Amino acid sequence: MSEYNHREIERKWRDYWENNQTYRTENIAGKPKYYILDMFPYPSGAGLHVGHPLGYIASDIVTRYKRLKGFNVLHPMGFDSFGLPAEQYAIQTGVHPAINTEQNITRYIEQLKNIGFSYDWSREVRTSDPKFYKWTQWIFMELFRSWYNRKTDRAEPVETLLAHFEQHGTEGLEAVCDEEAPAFTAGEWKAMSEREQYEITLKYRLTYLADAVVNWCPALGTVLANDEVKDGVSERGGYPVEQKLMRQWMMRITAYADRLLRGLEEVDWSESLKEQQRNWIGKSTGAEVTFPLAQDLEGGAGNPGIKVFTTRLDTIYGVTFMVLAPEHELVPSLTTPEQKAAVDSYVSAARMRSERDRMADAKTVSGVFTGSYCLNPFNGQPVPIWLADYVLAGYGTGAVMAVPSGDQRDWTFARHFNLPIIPILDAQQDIDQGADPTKEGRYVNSGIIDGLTFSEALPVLIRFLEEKGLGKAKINYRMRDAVFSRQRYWGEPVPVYFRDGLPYLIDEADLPLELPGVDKYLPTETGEPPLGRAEGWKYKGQYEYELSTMPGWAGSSWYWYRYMDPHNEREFADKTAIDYWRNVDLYIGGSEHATGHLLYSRFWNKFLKDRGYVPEEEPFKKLVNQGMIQGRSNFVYRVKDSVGEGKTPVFVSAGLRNQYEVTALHVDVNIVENDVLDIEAFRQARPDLAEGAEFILEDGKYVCGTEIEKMSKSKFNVVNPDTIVDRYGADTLRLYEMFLGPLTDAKPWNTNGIDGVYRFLKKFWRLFYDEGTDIRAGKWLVTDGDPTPAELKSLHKVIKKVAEDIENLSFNTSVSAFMVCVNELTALKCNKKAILQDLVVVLAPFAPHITEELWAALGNEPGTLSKTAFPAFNPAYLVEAAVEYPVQINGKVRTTLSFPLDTAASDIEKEVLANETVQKWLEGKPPKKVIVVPKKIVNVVV
RNA sequence: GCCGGGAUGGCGGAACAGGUAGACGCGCAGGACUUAAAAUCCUGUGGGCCGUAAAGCCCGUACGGGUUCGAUUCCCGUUCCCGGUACCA
Repeated sequence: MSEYNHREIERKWRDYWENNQTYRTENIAGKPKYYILDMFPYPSGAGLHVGHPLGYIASDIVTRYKRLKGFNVLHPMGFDSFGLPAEQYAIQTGVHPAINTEQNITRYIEQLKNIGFSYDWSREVRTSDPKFYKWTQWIFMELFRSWYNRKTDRAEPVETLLAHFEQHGTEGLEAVCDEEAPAFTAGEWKAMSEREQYEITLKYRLTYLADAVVNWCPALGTVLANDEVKDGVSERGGYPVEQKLMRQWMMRITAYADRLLRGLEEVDWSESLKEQQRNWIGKSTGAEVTFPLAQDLEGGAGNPGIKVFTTRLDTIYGVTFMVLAPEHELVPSLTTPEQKAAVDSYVSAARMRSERDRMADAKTVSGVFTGSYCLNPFNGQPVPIWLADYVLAGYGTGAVMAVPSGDQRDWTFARHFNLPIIPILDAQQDIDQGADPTKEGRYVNSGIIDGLTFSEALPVLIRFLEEKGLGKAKINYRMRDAVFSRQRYWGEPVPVYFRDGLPYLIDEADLPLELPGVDKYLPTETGEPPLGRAEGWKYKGQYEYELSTMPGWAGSSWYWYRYMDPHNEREFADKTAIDYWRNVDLYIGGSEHATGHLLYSRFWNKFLKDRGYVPEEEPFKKLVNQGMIQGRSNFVYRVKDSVGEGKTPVFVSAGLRNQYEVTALHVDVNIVENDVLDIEAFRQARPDLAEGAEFILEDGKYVCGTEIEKMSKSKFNVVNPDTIVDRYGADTLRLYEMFLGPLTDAKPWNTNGIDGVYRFLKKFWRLFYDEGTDIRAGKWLVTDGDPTPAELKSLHKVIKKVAEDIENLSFNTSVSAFMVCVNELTALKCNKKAILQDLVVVLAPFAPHITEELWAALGNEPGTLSKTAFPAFNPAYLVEAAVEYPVQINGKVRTTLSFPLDTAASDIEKEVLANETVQKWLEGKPPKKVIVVPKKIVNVVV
């Protein structure tokens, strides 16, 4: 073979690696281990897109490099195969999501194998496989069977909790539990019925039932994902969506809040990622205070008071009103008859808005007075109780004490509704213009803390609260317990059944609890989740199963352990395998998982460690976010009032859209060329939108709008790698994706420049083969001569650069270094085996196919490239005799001068000042200062 | 809104502890080979000024300030873009 024929070469080595299981990894301890993991993909129907391989290529390069460096590398791949898109497809087509998912996975594997990744495919996992989710369910059961003991600061089996109840009741117990868990003595405990005891334990388990807010769409009879809600209506169909409380399984992740925070100190993650997790956890130190109601509630309900959490207890004398979330449980009883109409309409309006809308909207001030008052516990002053939708029910206590002089949002609210603003610190500035949150100065208008400073006041206030039993110092977390239920079909069934209204775990022997068949993938007529449709699906033939399924993050919260021992039927993974591989040394994936997947995974990992199943506190030692390869989306613009019964939809070209009220809709980039829409293809692809539609053109064309955004099927902007592999080969794709820029940077996908990388490979090939005039008759050029210093220098520069770059995950500069090296060797007409063979090994992690081919051509045993050693760098070849000094005058380079390597600074200074150009700039005057930085630069200040 | 990230030629990017801004590649322009094309090779290429040329000068790393002998790099402020915001994965 003489011409670089990527198709032939890549097919040959792909087959070779597969047939010889070249990348199979054993759980042996003979070599040091290295575990490199990619965040596994959701197998979408659109196939793998060019964004996915970015991280996979990077991790594959590191994997191959580490193998050359003598490590036993675990580098697996699998699929996060439960999820909404497959379910949506099933709803539309009636085909079971498992079938569609299977097809998508098959395609993904084919695409991944095309790119030449060195995964050990014998370890592949799929979260939707019952053999896998059996263990996801098992972990759920372990969570249900556990509680969090604050004294030992870890999760323990429920048995130790029962033992404590048995001996001491709740006396001396420090547990993470529901707010309303009652206190009792050992005697009272023993006197309880078995059912009462069981009910008590439910308040302590790490997974429990509670009411949580969901997006309820009455018209569709279903719960919607936040993603499926746009502007307060369902994305599909445009039906109204409201916030509704529903009974859900929850995960007590808040028990781990502090450990999740502390653990960040020991991992090698980017500071920004750790910061995001810290902010998500949101630890704040403050106090919980109860404001008693001004009068008892009617109907003997007593005076529960209003509980708030504040980080600024010192501002309590500045409280002039109280703000509750519209969903707060006391709202109905606090509303006076005169205010009822206003409150009711405000509450139902708030129900229509999503949490995010409510938080994001800081411009419009809205709220309503309930008519009731509570009392400031410090001075007994009446405080009016208002509702405002910027207070969220699921957040803290769902109530905020408003201090308009110190908090801008409260200030704006007070101004808008004419509520008083009381200054509380003498250092506060200009309270008429806005709030001043300062802690400086001494308190005024502040009862028992008048004249004190912030640090003096706080203990006084806390003591007062605790003595009166009206509150206490408290650490609060922004993080909430995680909702674990999904009212969906395509997820893991929760291994729970109900007896007399209480949840019980099924027998472990009955795992996996497999998904039952259903006639349709929609909710039942009564609004139950789809599993409610499964006929005769009862535990032991009589008990109702839990009908919700687990969320997408369940399977991904532990999957890295399954790769260690993927076929084990007795345990989620064998103990010796876990003790050998321990945790992930390098984890590469998208930053969009910063707070979801990565936090839940750390939570489950800590739990598994507490229960003795795994050895490490943190699962991912080093973590890198590859930048998102963004899609370039195209849009069509639909005129707003052309939609509806009996109307003809009208689409207007991008240049004319300002003349109409339009809705921008994504259109598939594959039917758009240079931003011009293929209207016929659009009609065929989207009859739901374009049937009978009219198009308003400009210059005879329909021009689409564009936007750079996430590449995803829902945005119709997916470009897949197969066409590139076919045309240029996988080695080119791999090099090109790395050449595109730093791994961690986001960048829009475009193929400008891929030719340059392809040319580089051809040029590299021509160091070995003379393509000649007849491409089939090229000669083998490699000779056995001794390398020259220039050749060795070129080689060792690239050895050094690439080794450093891989350790720093800076692959783009490695590709440049290869190009420079090949350019130099070509100029030197170097065809020497002593140089080229090492270069082949250095390039192998990046371009495995072409290097494997040349490795064999050089006379090495075929397929052994990954088992050789990375060439050793010898600095002696790079030593320079002299240094080129740029000479600056006032910081601007005016000339350069060369000096032998260790010329003394004083000698350099002397010669520089004598230099003609420098003399010209000095204009005869003496220099003010001369800075000589050895081996770097000279700067003369005039 | 809040949290996190980003912005350098026509384009992707380089400059790794503050030391020659634009490596490498694309594109573009000119040239060689060719009947021609493809492929390949060579030369030039941030903007401007002055020149026949060589050389030289000025401006330039989103914008406005600051620190420093020297700033793409550090500090303060602003704008725009991207990710997350708890049921997309």
